[in-house]
Amino acid sequence: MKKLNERLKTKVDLPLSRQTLITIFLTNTIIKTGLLSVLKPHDLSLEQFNVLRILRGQKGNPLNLQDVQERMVNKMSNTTRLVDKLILKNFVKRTECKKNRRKIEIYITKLGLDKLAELDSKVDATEEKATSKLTTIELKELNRLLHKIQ
Amino acid sequence: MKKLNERLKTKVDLPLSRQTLITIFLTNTIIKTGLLSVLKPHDLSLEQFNVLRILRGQKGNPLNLQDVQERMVNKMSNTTRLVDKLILKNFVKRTECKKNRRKIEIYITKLGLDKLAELDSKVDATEEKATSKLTTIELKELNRLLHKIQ
DNA sequence: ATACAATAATTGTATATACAAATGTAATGT
DNA sequence: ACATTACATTTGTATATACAATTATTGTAT
Repeated sequence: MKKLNERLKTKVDLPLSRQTLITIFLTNTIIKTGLLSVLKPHDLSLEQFNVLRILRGQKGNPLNLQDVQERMVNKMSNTTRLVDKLILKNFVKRTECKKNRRKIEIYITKLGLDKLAELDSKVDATEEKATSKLTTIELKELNRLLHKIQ
Repeated sequence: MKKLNERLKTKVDLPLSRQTLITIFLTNTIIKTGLLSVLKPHDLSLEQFNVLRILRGQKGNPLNLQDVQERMVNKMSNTTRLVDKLILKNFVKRTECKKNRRKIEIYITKLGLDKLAELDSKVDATEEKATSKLTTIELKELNRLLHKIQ
């Protein structure tokens, strides 16, 4: 990654705290952009892909919206509309829960599973490449430091 | 920050690379949420606030849109519309550049400067608090590790 | 001088983020 | 039984992210 001052065309040095926060933000953008470049040709957003993986993890069992939301990385994204878009692409099905009609049950379809199977290796490779410049020890240390931020 | 498995309600351990990327994402969200909680009562978004600070840094001189964009943390956000919203709030003024009519010049107003003065200490405190659990050495190490990710 | 390319900003479209409000359903209290 | 509260999802609104297409202006080549 470029030096921060060059990146922001600023002459003054920012305080270390702000430098760090901005660097976290920039790193996040880089990672998301990398993953998106894999998903975009398949017309999937990052969160859509994530929801598909969550549903696959249930091995055939359905999940209601809340359960999906709890497992999502970003819990503030709008799960209803996200699932809507996956339904339009036939990657997911929605049925009303008979026991509790407030709930809905969401399944991943065969088509959704196929799409995931197609993407898995590419996404894994992208994720590993993004972190490949760091050793296992460094990755663990990075995790530890980030976890200390609240 | 909570443990990742708890946060995502997953039983299986994710590979370290994915763990790290998700942790970066979650940390980023936490930081943004904290800063937003300061800015929101003043009806400013993070990027709007950032643009105001960039303009203040010019000490009275105007910037055209491209120059603003170059200095922004997120260069992909839509600067035209961002500035539009700041103009509506009278924090910023836009004038046509006479030398090159394709360009526009953007100034921060007195009202904008006052708003920044009001927010500076709060934002600084939030940024410092976010990183206060880390020592200077740890912050530098965190920066170093993040910079290794590309 | 005219055509063509490059530049600067704007506009359009789709999705995500963020949160408030509304809707419909179920559970609970009296 | 009825009202109230809680629950699960949907809908609405505003902004940001991301990128393509368009418009207007300027620069350049022949």
